[in-house]
Amino acid sequence: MPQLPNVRQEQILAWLRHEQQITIEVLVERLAVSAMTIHRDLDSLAQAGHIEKVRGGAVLSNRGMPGETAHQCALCAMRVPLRTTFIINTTAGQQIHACCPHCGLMLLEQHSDTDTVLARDFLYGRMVNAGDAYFLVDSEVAVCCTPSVLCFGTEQDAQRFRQGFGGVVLDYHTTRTHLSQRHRSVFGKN
Amino acid sequence: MPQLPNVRQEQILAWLRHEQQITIEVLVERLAVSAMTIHRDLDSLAQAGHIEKVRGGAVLSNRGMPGETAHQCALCAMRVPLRTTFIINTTAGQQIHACCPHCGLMLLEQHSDTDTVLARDFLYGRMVNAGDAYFLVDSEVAVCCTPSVLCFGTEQDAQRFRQGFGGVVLDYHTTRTHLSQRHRSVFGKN
DNA sequence: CACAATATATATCAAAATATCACACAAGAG
DNA sequence: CTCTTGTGTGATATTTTGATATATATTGTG
Repeated sequence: MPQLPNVRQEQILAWLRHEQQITIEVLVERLAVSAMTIHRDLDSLAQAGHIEKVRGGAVLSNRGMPGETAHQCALCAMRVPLRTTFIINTTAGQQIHACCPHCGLMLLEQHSDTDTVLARDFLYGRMVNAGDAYFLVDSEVAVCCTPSVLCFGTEQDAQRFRQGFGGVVLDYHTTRTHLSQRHRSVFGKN
Repeated sequence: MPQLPNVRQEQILAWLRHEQQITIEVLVERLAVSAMTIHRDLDSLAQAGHIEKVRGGAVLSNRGMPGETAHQCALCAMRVPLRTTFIINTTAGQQIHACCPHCGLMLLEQHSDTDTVLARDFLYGRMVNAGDAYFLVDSEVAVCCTPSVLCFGTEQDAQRFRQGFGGVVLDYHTTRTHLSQRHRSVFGKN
């Protein structure tokens, strides 16, 4: 099926939002056009500020996925990176922001009036229900605090990611207990 | 069989609503008229703002090029996709933007001074009154946050969409209670 | 570190696809 | 008949595309 040129660029943008990055090689295959055409598409998308061209492909423009939100982490006070947003809604209607699942899960220990908890899927950038999510702990990807904790919407995604970057995949409750035990253990019996 | 211009243009519009894009080549064949006539039809449809002409064919004007709005989601801070805009107007005259019905409906739990709520129809791209709309929850189409929630102006549209992509169709109030229960249920009695 | 080998990006051009324009023709209304 | 409206045809722009060739960046190797 032939794609209309403008529609093709919109399609590229859509894929990019979903996959964070995309190679020219892949686009050539998916869209069945020459690399030159892809280059030109990316050029005009970059011109419009939607994407950023990198060697071999493109990524979402920094303005699209900017570094940080307006919030501060309630635990470590750093500005919340958009990539790892973690939000706790309390029954009192309060919203608590954390910089990453690590801080977020630690914060949960101190709040008994938790209503809902949302975290951002590290792959697709979507907010997911933290209780249904899977967390990759101790991977080699350290984007925020230590130990590194990344959030994935599905166990499969988490496992796949683990194959490349190591660590251990845990579900919500296991991650919580693992983290608190881990932090506590350093201080012995006190 | 020959068709009157208005009837033909209506037909084009109808097809476009189903297929989101259409080529002039296809229209020439289906309507058995010359490309010049199609061009003229598309010109007047574009003039009226119903469609957007692109090289080789046309797309619905609403879902054309623009990817995102200038706003950030008040819940998850991501840039608001034009496709899934969700707006809460408070009695104080404040406007709260959400990236999708999922985040928007979650945000509503925290705002008691809601005045009006608007959401964008997923098929036609028009803003509709969220209270009168129907939502498709848990379909396989995941454009933004999870669980996926898509907005439709009519129950019929939602049901038709569901036939192809699964999920469950709920009205405004049911969707709200469904979502909050769903998020809460994971955290038990705490 | 230099240098070759490789990969990717850019520039240019001709071919193909598409759009636009001008004009002629046909059919129906007055 | 004459005027209006819609249509098709062919000539002429304009845009898009892919295949070159060339430049630039990255990687591997001694």
